[in-house]
Amino acid sequence: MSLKKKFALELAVLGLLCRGPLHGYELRKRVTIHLGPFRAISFGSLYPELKRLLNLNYIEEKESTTERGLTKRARISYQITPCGTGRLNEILKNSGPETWEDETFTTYLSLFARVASSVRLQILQGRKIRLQERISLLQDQLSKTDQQLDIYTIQISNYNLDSVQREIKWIDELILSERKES
Amino acid sequence: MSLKKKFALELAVLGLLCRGPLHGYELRKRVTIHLGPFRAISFGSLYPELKRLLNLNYIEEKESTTERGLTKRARISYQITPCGTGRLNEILKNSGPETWEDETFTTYLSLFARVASSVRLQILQGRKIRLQERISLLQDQLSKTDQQLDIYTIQISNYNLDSVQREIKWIDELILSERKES
DNA sequence: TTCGTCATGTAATGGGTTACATGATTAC
DNA sequence: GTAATCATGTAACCCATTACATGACGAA
Repeated sequence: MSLKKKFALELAVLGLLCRGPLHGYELRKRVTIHLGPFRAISFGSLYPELKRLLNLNYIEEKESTTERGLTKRARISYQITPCGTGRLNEILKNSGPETWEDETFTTYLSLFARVASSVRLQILQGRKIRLQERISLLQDQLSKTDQQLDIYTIQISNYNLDSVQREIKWIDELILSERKES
Repeated sequence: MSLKKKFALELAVLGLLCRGPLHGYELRKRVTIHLGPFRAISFGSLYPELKRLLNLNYIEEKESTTERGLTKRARISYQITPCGTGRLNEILKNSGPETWEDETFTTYLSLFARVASSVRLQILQGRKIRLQERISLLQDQLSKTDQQLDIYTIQISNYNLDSVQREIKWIDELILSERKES
């Protein structure tokens, strides 16, 4: 699971930087959207990752001449290299299980603008199946319980089920609008 | 975050065992409901934790005489000790930030049957405030973005916002039914 | 002048997964 | 009889947080 998260971070950083240079502090805020709602990343994770990507030559430091006319020299802007763009495109080329897992799906989705339409559909459909499996699992769990569940546990189970069903509905809409476009 | 998760695991185990003895394998499945939908725990986490709780004398092994008339001798059932029950009650006595965090809230909620009504209300209200703060944060993030967002990023942001709003609605219902009872 | 935010980084600590190892039981 | 599930456990590895350190800038 940590491997997936790490990978998602690399993808999110490259994805953000391919739109224009950013410095670390700003990156950290934006990355949150790409990684999903409750998965903010700490500086202790981001800065070492930036260094790693620097060493791989995926990104490079950009001497910030004048940032909006202000003289803030402390900031280090990063920009993506051709090599990094290549890496990004490489990642976004193929769909597969790694694209529709919880830890990575949102990150891929946020970069859909750079993904081929056919691949987009495959990812969405993969995600949907994954979610349907989860529903079966949750329902299984409930039916197999011999113990009487108290109201609060039932509340939680129902809420969880509804949450997944709601995401499926969302995915369905995305699939629909994807089909309309093509 | 790991500390909170660890704590939630202890709470979930004690909470489950106070209803009757269970063995590790079964515990692991049930614990998933208590910890929240996407936070399954591996055996590599559960068994060491069980050992820890054994050492603390919160739980004890129970010689499984005859399990449902079948002769399964491999299984080790655990049951809660008076000391463990004391610990559990101690934890459930007070509300506070640690009760309404993402990592712990569901676990507390699943044990609400053992929690005083006034404490239940406090926890629910605390959770609601936490969620409202998150909405402000998400909206802030959106309004501060100078860059034009593409449709997919907007989709994600909206979905995230809706998710939180939906949980608030759920909490509101829980608060309401809590008030009705008293 | 002091507090909060912006901004970058490092080191230690610990938690959790993954992988491995083992064996009983059930179903086909 | 053999594959899948049930069942328990250990050890290493890695990742991510936490805490710490530093400093500039803007506002009150």
